[in-house]
Amino acid sequence: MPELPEVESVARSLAPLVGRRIVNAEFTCLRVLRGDPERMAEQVAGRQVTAIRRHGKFLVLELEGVYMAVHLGMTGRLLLDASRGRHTHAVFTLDRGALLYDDSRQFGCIEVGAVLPARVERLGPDASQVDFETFYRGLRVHRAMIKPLLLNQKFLRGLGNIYADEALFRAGVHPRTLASRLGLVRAERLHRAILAVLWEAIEAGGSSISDYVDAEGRKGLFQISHRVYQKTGEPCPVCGTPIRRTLVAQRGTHFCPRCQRR
DNA sequence: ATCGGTACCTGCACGC
DNA sequence: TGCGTGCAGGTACCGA
Repeated sequence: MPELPEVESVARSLAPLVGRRIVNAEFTCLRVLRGDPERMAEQVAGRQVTAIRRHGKFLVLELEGVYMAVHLGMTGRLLLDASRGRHTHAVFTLDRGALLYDDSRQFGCIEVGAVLPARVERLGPDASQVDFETFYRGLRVHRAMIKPLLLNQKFLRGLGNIYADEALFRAGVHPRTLASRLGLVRAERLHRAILAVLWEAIEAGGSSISDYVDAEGRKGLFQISHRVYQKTGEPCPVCGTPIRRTLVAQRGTHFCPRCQRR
């Protein structure tokens, strides 16, 4: 579920956590952990939440010098004061209330350490903040097709399948275009489209396709504004041509064959 | 460096 | 009703 706008919405909805203390942590699913569950629990127990921020698709909880990085994978949720479910894999008891980690597909992960893990730290610039020069330089040095490149977190952090498709559509760029073949004009259009689609989605609280909710259980609304994502066969909002679905680098990819030419 | 395939895991929608 | 298939916001790994 979670791309940059969804993770940003979760981070914002977790604001009430700042200042609270983790009294106890319980990790019950090895698959979603990087590290030993008991050691991780020891590392976070007794610490106060000093800040919460988003780093690409990662949520970073700062706990008085200890970092807890949470990736929501496809179905991960962080929920405040919710009741345990079948797929609750971590429970943080707070001095007031509780925080749960829920993840039916178990593709997410939680990692704790004194520093941010390198694989988190070493991602590309944030997709919602990147300046055009950096973006354009990135396009030139990679030899990949543009869609897989947009999904590559070392190129830009935060974009996922929904917003890559939506941005490419808005910019009129075919998903299989070689990134290095994008000239200034199309690169500028794409850069603007990425920022616009991400900021509009953040405003709308993200996209709730099936199960995404923020920490308070609220759904996002941006799915209403999707123009191509999961619109296979529906008319393109610009030209009326049926939206097509294809696979690009094994990911379902939605585009308008007329507006997005090779 | 990148690609294509596969793998990880559960749930849902679909057709038969 | 049940079963098989394909699909899903994620990343990581392999060999080529």
